[in-house]
Amino acid sequence: MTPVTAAERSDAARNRERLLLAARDLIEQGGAAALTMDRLAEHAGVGKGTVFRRFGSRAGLMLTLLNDSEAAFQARFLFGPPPLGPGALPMDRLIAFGTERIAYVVEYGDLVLAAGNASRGRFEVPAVALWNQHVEMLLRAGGVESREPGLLAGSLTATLDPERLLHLIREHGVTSERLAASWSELVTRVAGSA
Amino acid sequence: MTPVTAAERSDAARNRERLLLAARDLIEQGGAAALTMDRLAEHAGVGKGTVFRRFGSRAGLMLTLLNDSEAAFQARFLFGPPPLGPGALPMDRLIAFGTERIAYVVEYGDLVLAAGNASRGRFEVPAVALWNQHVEMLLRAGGVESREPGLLAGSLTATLDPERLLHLIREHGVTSERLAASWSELVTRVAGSA
DNA sequence: AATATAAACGGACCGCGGTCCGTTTAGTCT
DNA sequence: AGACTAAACGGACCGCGGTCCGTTTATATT
Repeated sequence: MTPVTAAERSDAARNRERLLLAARDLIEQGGAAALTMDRLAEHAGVGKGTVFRRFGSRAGLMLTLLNDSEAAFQARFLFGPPPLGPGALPMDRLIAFGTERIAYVVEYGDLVLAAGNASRGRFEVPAVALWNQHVEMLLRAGGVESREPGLLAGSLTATLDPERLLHLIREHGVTSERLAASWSELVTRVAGSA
Repeated sequence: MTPVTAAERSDAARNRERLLLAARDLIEQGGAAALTMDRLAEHAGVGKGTVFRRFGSRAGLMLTLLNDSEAAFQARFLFGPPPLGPGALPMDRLIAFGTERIAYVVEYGDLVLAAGNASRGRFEVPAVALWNQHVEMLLRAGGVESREPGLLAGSLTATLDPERLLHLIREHGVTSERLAASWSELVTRVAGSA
């Protein structure tokens, strides 16, 4: 059966598998910094051109590497159990969202950072737009009325910027708990006033 | 008269002058992107090593280029006339701070962006710490009591992140006025609740 | 004026992310 | 089986920021 959209060639599929395997391997050994595109190509026994054909850029590769966990995170705040998912009060969901996001950034640290250096800035990543919408929706549902709900939501998500969070954690010894508490306070204050 | 700390050698001073001149020249012609370290060295008639000896890194050069205007900005919010400087109500000063910061980022766009890629992230820049303190001070003075005033202030300044602001302006056509209004709303909300 | 020395100099060199284009190959059509 | 073609391949090549180290030079000292 001939598919409507051209199917992936078998050698391409095999190489993609090899590359992802090699990438995880390199990261496991020496962290995200050890993953250079040249080394990846060599380690996977593949030409450098192939690496870029597959993933477009280093950031694209990181995004692919994160894809599974990102999808899982999205599924949790969109469809998962409360307080993160539907069912809880909007403000509780918002607080949970920040808390979980902080945990996520802590867990995947360097990968998230490396994924952020996309070609056209770290705001083009589709996931970012989704978070903004989600936060905006929760704000509305929580009774927060603003003339610029999108910008207000953006201000809140800016607080969760991975680079900022990791900087505070690594260079200033701030704990995830304090960050989560601060997020909670911020959200509460924003929602609290008329 | 021999100075206590070794004076700058005359050739060094002359070369620094040449380099700054050449740098502004290149930027004027082709924007910040046209300023590569190799071209700068060539344009200034100086070895590449000299460029790095002088400024440490590209970000360091950008910081030097911005030094004057940064200092002027700092002077204005520390000692200048109200509502930005002392004399106005703390919350009005805070709103003015964001508004002026947005205008600053718009004016110096690419330079600010390039200066942000410092060696150890864009949070090491001394000016950032100063803004945080300033915002924190204004929050306190405005009667905002928090268990983590530093983190709360940091969340607010994160909203003013140049990359975010410029992205919204350039890619989404958001005006400075809307950004300033959103900042004002955010600050008001944060200050408004008990 | 000659000497000493610390500072400044310059450019070859490195590894990086990313591009280009001639070559190879998997899948299809006869 | 053989021919055709679009896709995938691979590695030389590029410009970048940044480093290293042998050479030059401004300045203080005598």
